[in-house]
Parts: sequence; C-alpha cells; structure tokens
Amino acid sequence: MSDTHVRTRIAPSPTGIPHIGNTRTALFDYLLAKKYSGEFILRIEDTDQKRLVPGAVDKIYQIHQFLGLIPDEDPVVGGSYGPYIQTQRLAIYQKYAQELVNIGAAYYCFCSEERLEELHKNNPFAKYDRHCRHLTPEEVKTQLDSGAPFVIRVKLPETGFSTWHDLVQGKLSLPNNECDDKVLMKTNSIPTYHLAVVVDDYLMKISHVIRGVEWMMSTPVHLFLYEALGYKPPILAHVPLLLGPDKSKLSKRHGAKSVLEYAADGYLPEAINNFLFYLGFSYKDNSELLTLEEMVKVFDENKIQRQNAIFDIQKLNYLNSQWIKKLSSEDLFNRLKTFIPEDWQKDKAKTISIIDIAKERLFTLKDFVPGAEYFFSTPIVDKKLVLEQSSRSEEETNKWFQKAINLLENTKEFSSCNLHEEFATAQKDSGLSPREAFMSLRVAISGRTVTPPLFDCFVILGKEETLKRLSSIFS
RNA sequence: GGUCCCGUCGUCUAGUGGUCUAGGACAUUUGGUUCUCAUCCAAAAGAUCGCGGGUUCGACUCCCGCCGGGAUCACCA
Repeated sequence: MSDTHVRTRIAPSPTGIPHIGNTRTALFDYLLAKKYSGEFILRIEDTDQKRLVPGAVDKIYQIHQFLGLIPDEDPVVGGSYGPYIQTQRLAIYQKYAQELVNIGAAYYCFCSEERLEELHKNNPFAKYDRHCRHLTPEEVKTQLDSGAPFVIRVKLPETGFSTWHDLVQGKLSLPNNECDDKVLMKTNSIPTYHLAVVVDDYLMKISHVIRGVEWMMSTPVHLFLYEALGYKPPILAHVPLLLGPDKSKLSKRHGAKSVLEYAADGYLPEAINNFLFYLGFSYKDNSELLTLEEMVKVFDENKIQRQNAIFDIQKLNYLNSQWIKKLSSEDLFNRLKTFIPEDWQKDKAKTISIIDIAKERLFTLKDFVPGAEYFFSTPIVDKKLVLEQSSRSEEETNKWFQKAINLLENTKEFSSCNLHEEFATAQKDSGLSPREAFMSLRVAISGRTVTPPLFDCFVILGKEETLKRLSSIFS
C-alpha cells in the first residue's frame, strides 16, 4: 500500500440528499485517505440531469461540514484535477468515448427506445441483444451521416470472467456475459455513470474506490474500460448496505434519514461518526468514544464486514449520551444554540449551570429544553401531585413547607451542599421520609417529578424564586 | 429467473481446527449508591455458532448440498 499514494473519493449524485448509509461510505473513504496521509475528494456526479434536486449539493456540503469530513479537493476549493462537477467535464468524456469506439472497445447503437422496450416486454431481465454491435462500418457511417440519434455502448467480451480482488469482498469473479453492453454515452451526449466514473477516477488519480455493493455487478464493465484504455484500475472495495430495523434496505422511501436530520434531532457529529464507524467494523468493544483523528489511527480497511448491518438507534443514543457527558458545558452550550430559546442564550451563565446538572440525563440535544423549562418560566404546579408525593395531609404538608421556607430564609449559606445538610436535618425532625420530603418540594418548584438534584435546582432558581414557588403552593 | 454476496445472543461484533460447556458492547432485567430521574457500580438473562451431510482424533472455524436474506439485470446513479 505504501507504494501508491492514496486518494479516495466520494461521488454523490445530487438527485437527493445522501442518507446516513451513503454517509457511512464517505466516512470510510475519509478514514482511508487520512490513514495513509492521502487526499479525500468530493466529486459531484450530476450526469442524470433529469433527476437533479435543487439544493442537494448544498446539503451534501453541509453534511460533510457537520461531520468534519472535509474534502481536500471539491468543486468549491478546487484542486489539481478539476473540474469536480461532471457536467463541466463533458468534453473530456466525449473524447474518451470516441477513443473507445476507435479502438473497438465501444460501438454506436441506433436502437430506438421502442425496440429496447420490446426486448423487455417478454422478459423483464432481458439484456440488450447487441443488435448494433455487428453493424458494418458502412452501415454506421450511413446512420451517422443521416443524423440519426445514437448512443455509444461498451463492447464487452461475450465470454470469460472478470476477476479482481475486492478489499472487502475478497476475490470476486463475475461472468462477463452477465453484464450487457451498457450505454456509455447517452443520446444527449452526456455520459452515463459507467463511463464518467472510470474516466474521472483515472484522471483524478483515485487509488481506492469505496462504494456500495450495489455497484458490484457492474464492475466488469468498469474493469473492461480500464483495460481497454490501458489504465491500471484502482483498488475496489464494495461495502455492505445499511439496513433498517426491519432488515429492509435503508432508503428514502422507508424514511431513511440524512445526517442533517439526525443533527436536527440533537445528535452530535462525534456520536454519528462513532456510530457509523462501528457499523460494519470492529474496534475493541465497539463502544469506545473515538474522535475522528483516533478513528483514522485505528481504522483498518481490511476489517470491514461483508454482511449488511442493521441501523440500531439505541446504540446511537448511547453513544450520543456518552459524548454529551464527555463534552464541557461551555461546548454544549454552543452546540445547544439552535435548540434553545433566545433568552436562554442571553443568560449564558444560568444556562450553562443548568447544563452542568442536566447533561448526564440527556440522550440528545433536543431533550434539554423540555427538561429545563421550569428554570425560566413559572411552572404550573398541581397541588394534588405535591400532596401525593408527601403522602401527608394538606395540613401536614403545609407545615413541612413552612419549615422549608423558614429554613431557606435563615440559611447561612445558599449552596447546594449546605442546603442539603440543613434540609436533611429538618427532614428527619419532620417525620417525613427523605423521598416524601424532597419529592414534594421538587414538584412544588418544578411541577414535575423528575429533575436534577433538588438543591442544585434551588441554587439555580435562586433564593427568592425558590421561596416564591414554595410559598405559592399553600397560599 | 440468471449471476454474485452474506448467514455467531434482539443489535454491533470477537473468534481463521483443540484455550469456545462461544468473549465483549448496546438494549433488556435485577441489585447497590441515591431526594426523583439519570449517572456510576455489580450481577442475571440472552446464541443448539441458519440447516443437513461430509473431512478430521477433534469444526463456529475446511468441503458439498439445502434453506434464508441481500445485491444486480435502465439512454438512474
């Protein structure tokens, strides 16, 4: 491996926003390139002009930006092998298509769409019957001169096998006659994927092609093209698919999300990268928190799994909660910005102190606001719930509350630690269990039964506000 | 249907002929810590290694068959 300079590429087509499965492939591309100090390239494969989705390219950039999978060369930053958008390279493909025809590796095909449809009518799996493959040079010239529309098809060997050593699939041997003479250049003079990918990967000096297994079956076409052109093919790695929880292929139709949607749901890029890394790969116990740099170090392209992996959101949740705990509250505050109201942002000190005590019970960034609202606005408190928690009569509970208020007013130090001490003593004297005593107070200040430790909440609310809320229950 | 790939706890996986009566992690359950939840700690449960044949003294590991799942067979990528 050390003798070849590693250059990998991710080549999305802007016909939609890449879903998380596509992004996993991008991660592997990135890791491989960085592991060998090579380059990671982003190329836009927009040869299917009919299905272009406006804005898709921007989303692709956003995904890479968010995850930190920054390309070394792409349409915006450029590079020595541009342009990096295929529709800006049309003349190049034209030249290669012509050359392939000249050397007898491809041929003109004048078959009408109707004729092709006819072929599939009886057998949906029918291959192109190679009708135009045997046209004489004269016949071709006549057609061309008449201005008849044409495509250029690859002239694949009719027998034999195409074999290669796949980085993840191992040794592969596919019969040539399983592939038909695929179209290389469409009627509109725009190349298909098959031509463009080979030409570009060659011209951009791509050393490793990591792509989904869905490309495995058409690899003989690509390999044939490399050989016809006299080029050494890149190392190929066909990575398995990402499946939904029901074992169905992850796809847009089945609600497969893009990384951007996970970001909006409050997942951290670190967690997503880790999660994707451990899907179809193994390192230690598959639960260590690794940064991108650390993943680069331990990534091993020879250990990528061959079986499809199921997307398990529970694991993502775990990794996300672990990363949230690991990050500093200051850092979390910045990442929380798009999730929290304006006024919480302004009161940075207060919000950070809430993050301090709340972060260990967060699974996603989205969980923060619902669990912290009562710090910023007066909660609606159900007195019945307070009594329920104290397990005492209204009169007795009221007595306990008066005691608590009294304690707060005269406390020598309004700190979580000291408050805890003073209240523990008072609780014992009151005859209430710790649970009854503290839960009733908890509900009184927050309206809920689940909050961070009670006295931490007191401190954040402040003495005055705490007193106000406690007094309002039985007033 | 043809061709190709895959098949170890629910999930991600370790495991390349004997150390596997199959290990770890997530999820689940229980216990401990605790003012709630969560964290943290401890433990339990969970896989006849898809099935059936071989090869071998011995197979999760090698071979064959079967079954199951997946991919692919567009002027889409």
